[in-house]
Amino acid sequence: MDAGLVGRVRRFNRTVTQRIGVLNDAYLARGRSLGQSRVLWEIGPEGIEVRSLRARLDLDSGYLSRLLRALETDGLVVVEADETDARVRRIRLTPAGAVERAELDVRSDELAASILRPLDDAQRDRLVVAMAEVERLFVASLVEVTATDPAHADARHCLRAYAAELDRRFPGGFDLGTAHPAHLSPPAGLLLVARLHGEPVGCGGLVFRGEGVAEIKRVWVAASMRGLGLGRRLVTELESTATEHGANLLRLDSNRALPEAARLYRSAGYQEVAPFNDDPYAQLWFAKTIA
Amino acid sequence: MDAGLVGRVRRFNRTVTQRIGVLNDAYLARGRSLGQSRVLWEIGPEGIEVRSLRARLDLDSGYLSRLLRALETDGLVVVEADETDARVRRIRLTPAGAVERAELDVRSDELAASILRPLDDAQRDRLVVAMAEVERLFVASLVEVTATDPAHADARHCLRAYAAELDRRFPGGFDLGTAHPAHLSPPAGLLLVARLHGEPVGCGGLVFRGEGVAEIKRVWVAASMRGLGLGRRLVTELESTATEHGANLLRLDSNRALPEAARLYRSAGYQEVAPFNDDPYAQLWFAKTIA
DNA sequence: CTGGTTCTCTGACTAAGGTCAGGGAATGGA
DNA sequence: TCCATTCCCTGACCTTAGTCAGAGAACCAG
Repeated sequence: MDAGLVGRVRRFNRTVTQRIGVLNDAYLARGRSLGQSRVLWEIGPEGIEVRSLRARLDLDSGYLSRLLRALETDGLVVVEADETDARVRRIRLTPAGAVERAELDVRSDELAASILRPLDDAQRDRLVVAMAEVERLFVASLVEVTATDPAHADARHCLRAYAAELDRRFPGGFDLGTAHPAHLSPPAGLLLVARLHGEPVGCGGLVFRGEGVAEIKRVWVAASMRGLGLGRRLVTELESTATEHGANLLRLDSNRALPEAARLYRSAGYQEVAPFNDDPYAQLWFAKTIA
Repeated sequence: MDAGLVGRVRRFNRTVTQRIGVLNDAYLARGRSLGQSRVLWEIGPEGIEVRSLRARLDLDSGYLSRLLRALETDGLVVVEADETDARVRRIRLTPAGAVERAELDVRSDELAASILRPLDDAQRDRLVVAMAEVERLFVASLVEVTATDPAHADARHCLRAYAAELDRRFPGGFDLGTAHPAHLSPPAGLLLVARLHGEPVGCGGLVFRGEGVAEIKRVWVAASMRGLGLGRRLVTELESTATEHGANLLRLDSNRALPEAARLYRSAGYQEVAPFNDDPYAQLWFAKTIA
């Protein structure tokens, strides 16, 4: 990797963590320990189950239990058994706890404001624009793409969302019909799922048709993640996976109701070709020869 | 302050500290405590005095002493008395210590690379550009401007640098001459010094001429800090300070050899006026009426 | 030479963060 | 019904981070 780029990222890391990281901790946890503050913050207004809190903050069960006990004796939270499963415990903020949490909110605002305050209006605008760009690209870099069994809950979530979106956007609706996802499992094919913090946010499938031909299927990106280059990344990873499986020709069909898909494929080097199937939803056919 | 801007800064803080902050600590200090790693890193290849290490990391003297003892028993550093002052102790890295420090360097690179890796070339370039912008504006927001006695070491550093720069840039050189800085002290005037992490990086003076007239003098910004809007900020703060002292007309003289200064004053609303003094270095005169 | 100051170190102590083993209640599937 | 599992809790323990008081050596100004 380009050493110049790496060096600049390191510089950024140093400057920015100095400014936020250090403060964030000390600042936000005034009067209360950082652990307690983090828990208080994460509980949120609707309450939360202890187990999901533990997962989210990645805390040891004994440690979290003690933190909750401390918050409880301070009268900031109440811990009660879940209605449906008495093993599970739910935490709620008391009014006093909500006040403390609001206080954290104010401090967080304060910290943000203290960064903006010394700047003039033009600088503030430039800063916010640049921050948004960095944030988007950071989020993009946090996405992990892994081959996943189509029967896995995450995969099914993606495939369902894919079908729902097509149904919404195609003038005549869309029905996956009898199409069984089995053809997306090895050895007939495979499915890549993109995840952000463990949550599925996109997918892309591949079906091997034999004789070096593979078909791209079911490429979908969550609405909240569009514009981050995730579609492009899925296609690129599908291509390299296809190559690993001995394919040298990739093809796919699409629909005129999805102009952004056609744009993506064209810019990735796919060219429109004659129809190679009679799929009722197919209106455009693309192909690309890969190394 | 605009709540939308604050909210966006907070979003950025959250995403970015999640990505770097958390990692930075745990990651970099693998196998060794964060405190020891920080010290090891800060020692650097040339060694350092214990007292400056203490100042730089803001550590308790007892605590640092213990950290050094631990590093010493691990054979990573040697602590020896300073040659000229036996109270002061100097720390050097042993070869083993240098290896460990290099290891930290590699991990830091790794962290940066792990952010870049999932991105394509175009995204990497965009990220680095946006990071540079954020970093510059963060640095700008870290600068603190305070009124300072012109006799203070920081102030003298700035005034010396100011004179040296003019001497370098004026065709005929520049000599502050007998100009005593006393006129930059209250009540005759004042001097603002801009500091980054306690280091002086800029200044700007004000001299009160009576009858609501104040003169801007000795505006200087360190070469490393140019392009961050610091000059503009100094002028703005000089203006508000002048207002507080009852001035309603600000004026200043400048020289054609400093085009960026003239540009700054013009864009800040200063207009060229007839000469109001016969300073041998003055070639341009500006004035602005303030609220 | 003296007394105050600077610099580092040691001892004693505290709080926070975190790990690990095990126990008891609730649950769900065979 | 019984047994394995899930979920949370408690007790015991450890490291790191950090504070504070004071001691001792070196230095410096008078």
